[in-house]
Amino acid sequence: MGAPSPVGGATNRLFDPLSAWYARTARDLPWRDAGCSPWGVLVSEVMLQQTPVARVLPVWRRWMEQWPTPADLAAAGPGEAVRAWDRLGYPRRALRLVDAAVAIRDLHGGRVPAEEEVLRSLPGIGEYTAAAVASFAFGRRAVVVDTNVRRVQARVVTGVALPAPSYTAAERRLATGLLPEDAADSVQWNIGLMELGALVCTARAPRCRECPLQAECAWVAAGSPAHDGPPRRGQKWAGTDRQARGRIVQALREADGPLPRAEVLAASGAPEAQAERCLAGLLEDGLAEGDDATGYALPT
DNA sequence: AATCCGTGGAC
DNA sequence: TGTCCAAGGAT
Repeated sequence: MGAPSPVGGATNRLFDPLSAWYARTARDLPWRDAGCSPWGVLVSEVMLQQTPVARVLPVWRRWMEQWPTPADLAAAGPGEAVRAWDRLGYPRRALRLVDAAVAIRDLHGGRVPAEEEVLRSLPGIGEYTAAAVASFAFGRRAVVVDTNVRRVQARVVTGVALPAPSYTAAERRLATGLLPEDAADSVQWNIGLMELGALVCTARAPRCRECPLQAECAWVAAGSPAHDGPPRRGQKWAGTDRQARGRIVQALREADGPLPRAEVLAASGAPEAQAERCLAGLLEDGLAEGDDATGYALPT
């Protein structure tokens, strides 16, 4: 690759060791293959939203075999997609991916758009995913900031253990200033930071001894101080609507045909009022359909 | 801006 | 064992 030619001085010092480390260490993931289509990249990015790589891999492979193009998925029913989504979690992502495929087919000639603004208009594609697809699928210069990039930036540049609870304008500004000017370099930078955050600069027990940026890391230089700030509130799980909804969708996914209302409510494992609320919510979201007469099932 | 939305592995 | 958290998005 060519010279980094970044605007900021920090990137000058970080780019080469990061690139060398990536070339040596990066995982061989199918959506990183040169032959992977932009659609394959887009599907991977949506599946990877809040879901670990190891769980995405087998589902992505089946998905791409079944629906190798946006038009293939656009022709499928949402229920098929939710079933193929399996246990990745947040199954509304599967519905939005179908909607995105329909938009790509009907509004964009069946091809995944390369421009961030156009990608952003697709259902389920937000700031991160639009930038990631533009960068990784099309080699565009885009500011890609995910949880890994935020954490690496926080440590290496800002010198704190963890980033703020939610993505801030200051973080976006910092990432924008760090991004190499050259498009090809910017892609390397983005993927390198993400991989470093995933494999070395991890949330819990960072492997600083293996880090190619250790010598340049502001957090290490400061003595790796513990997180200073409001304790991060862990999300509750037991007894929540999310748990009950998950159980209902799981029951619908595994069922051969429509389930009676009573069976759906029982599957939720929740008190009746909560179970009713969750079923209503799933119907509203399009993750279930039916009525008391026909029974309830995944959408057709 | 804060909350909601699944799932399961790691520790 | 319970807590943490993983390539976020929508409202």
